[in-house]
Amino acid sequence: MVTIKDIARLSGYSIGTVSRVLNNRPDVSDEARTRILEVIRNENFQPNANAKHLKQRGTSAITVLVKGINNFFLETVLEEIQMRLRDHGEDVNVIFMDEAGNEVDTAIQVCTEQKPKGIVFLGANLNGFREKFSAISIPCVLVTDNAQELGFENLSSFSTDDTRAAAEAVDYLIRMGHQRIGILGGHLVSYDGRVGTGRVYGAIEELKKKGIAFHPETDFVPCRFSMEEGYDGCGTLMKRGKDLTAIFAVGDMIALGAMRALRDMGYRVPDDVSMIGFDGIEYTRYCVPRLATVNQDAAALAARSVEDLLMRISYSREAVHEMIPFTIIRGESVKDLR
Amino acid sequence: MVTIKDIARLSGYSIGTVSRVLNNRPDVSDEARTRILEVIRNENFQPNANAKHLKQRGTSAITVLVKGINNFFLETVLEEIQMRLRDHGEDVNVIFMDEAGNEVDTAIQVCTEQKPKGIVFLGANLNGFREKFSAISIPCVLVTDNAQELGFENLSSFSTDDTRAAAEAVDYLIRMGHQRIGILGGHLVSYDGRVGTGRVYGAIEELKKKGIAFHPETDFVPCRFSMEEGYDGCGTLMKRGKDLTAIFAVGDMIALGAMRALRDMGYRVPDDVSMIGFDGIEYTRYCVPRLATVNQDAAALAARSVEDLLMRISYSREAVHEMIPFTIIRGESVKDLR
DNA sequence: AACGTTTACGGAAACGGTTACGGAAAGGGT
DNA sequence: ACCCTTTCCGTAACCGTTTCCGTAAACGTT
Repeated sequence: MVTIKDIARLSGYSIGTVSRVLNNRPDVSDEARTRILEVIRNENFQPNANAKHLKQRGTSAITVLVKGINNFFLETVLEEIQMRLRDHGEDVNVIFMDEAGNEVDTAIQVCTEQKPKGIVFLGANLNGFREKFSAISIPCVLVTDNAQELGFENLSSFSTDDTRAAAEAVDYLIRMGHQRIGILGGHLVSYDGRVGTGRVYGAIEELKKKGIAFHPETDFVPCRFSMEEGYDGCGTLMKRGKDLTAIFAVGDMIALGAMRALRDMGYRVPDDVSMIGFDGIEYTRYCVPRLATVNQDAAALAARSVEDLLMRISYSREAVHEMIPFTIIRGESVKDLR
Repeated sequence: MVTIKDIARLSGYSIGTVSRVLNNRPDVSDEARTRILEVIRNENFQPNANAKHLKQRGTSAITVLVKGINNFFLETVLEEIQMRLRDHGEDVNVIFMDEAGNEVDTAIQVCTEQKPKGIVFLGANLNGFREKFSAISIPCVLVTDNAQELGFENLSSFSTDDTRAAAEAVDYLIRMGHQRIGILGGHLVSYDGRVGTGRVYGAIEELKKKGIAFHPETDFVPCRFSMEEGYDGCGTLMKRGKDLTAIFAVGDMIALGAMRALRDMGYRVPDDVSMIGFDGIEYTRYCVPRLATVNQDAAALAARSVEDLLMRISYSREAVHEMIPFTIIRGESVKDLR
């Protein structure tokens, strides 16, 4: 293990000077600098990150906390975020969290242990953790699909306007002539004075607005964001015999599982049942039939998140809460009944 | 920032004793232990990881280096590995590498900077880095699909027998009556004294063995593991007009892209062209038609990797190189021509 | 010639833990 | 009563950096 001491000894300078060279400080003569750099290269010296961070009271890295692996949409965002952070020369490390919902505790532990410069939450649910969170004074960014109880002064958020997007998705189905519409995924728990997660809420409200009867107990099946749950959920939804002509799945993964379920039950998509998803993962453009979906702009979400985080780290700007525009993608999976 | 010193002061014991409590050492009285733990809880004390690792000369974490995000198979393995490591109480951090092929340099930097207890390479190509690698004395495990120049004494590897698996996949197509078979994906560069990556090589050899003519310049299109490249690759393959009845794609992602391409060109799968993939990602069981594939046992790969790594960290066993069994999954995407 | 200023560098004190060492007190054996 | 072990705990050195402070030399300035 070669340390800064060895470099000092071998170059004939003191460790102070070596450290200054390491950190590109101006108060070093060119002569010393070149000599020291030469020795560093020869000895293949790598400064010890722990010592550095101990002294500097924290890492220079940015931590990305991802909730729920195998969520293709989040992974796309993750990829984009990493790319951008690296382009800015930032070290980034990724921590995946399990489904237990302990993201805040994990975050707090990471903060106190590693002291990153900034934190990005992907897909986490921060609801109801205000006090815990206010203890952290590190700039954070949240990219999520959940309506949030926001208002931490060190937390920015970037998201799609789920409620409006879901409404537009349902509006699209209605415009195409559909009247018996099912909703697949999300929850119906009430919070924030309204019922269901943003996507479910938006969809239900839109149906009501258009004067279409909607009975949660028959036309809605909750499930999580996986193909498996989408498959099962769709099975129970269809077995209720309401003769749905279209299904709004609150996630593409759910929609993909559901399409397979429909097929296995003998329904054709879109001839018998139409399907629209939510997220805009890559596979919606390749599957058969191509899946109509609400396309979230992963690149923009990532770009704005990184931009904001870096600005706030460097210049301690105020946190912002932004909605990123979305688009409805018409796919082969929705039939025009008119 | 509350430190061990504060805990010592508040509890009335010395920092030495506090540290012993922190590390569950036996030589502390129950009285002192409970008192100190109480103060720790009250003060919400989290030991500084940098200080700890500085003294202990390295992290206690295990680093997973993943090459190529958006590779669903690797992500499944990653998920499994993380789960298992966490079950064993290990901290794990994940670093994604770009496609630039600098995995070894990244690894070496990580090693010298963070000094993890162990490293897992997912999907990396370590060929030709023997010298560089031998400088690292940390136990490593490699999970990959590439034939490897192995023989680092601190590197175990777990993989599917690509060559044999590809041969079996092609054998399956032939048994189903196919004679005009195309290969999609991988490279044809020669190395290790043979031509093409393991999967391509195995497939070509099997065709030869069965007496089927194979012309790389017409029946083979190289591409990387993405739907997009699979789509494009399949396009150029089919345009050559060789009237293929089946395609072996060396990765499921490629196969999925290719199936869409076939459809867009007016071919039906499997009626006009059959398709078999490689990897066994979850979506092969949901797509329409269900994709036949070579199913790699992600769970076993992960389990053996973790097991081996932990054993070698604790008991410095010898590195091993194992092949994990695979299975051919017959899917709706292969037509029986007999 | 005497006095500020600047430049380049060395010395040493941190940063927050771990751990080797040693010692006091208590218990056990004769 | 003596000695030998244990048990428990405090002290201090150390891990590899960064950074503050100080200073010697070189350079203007009057």
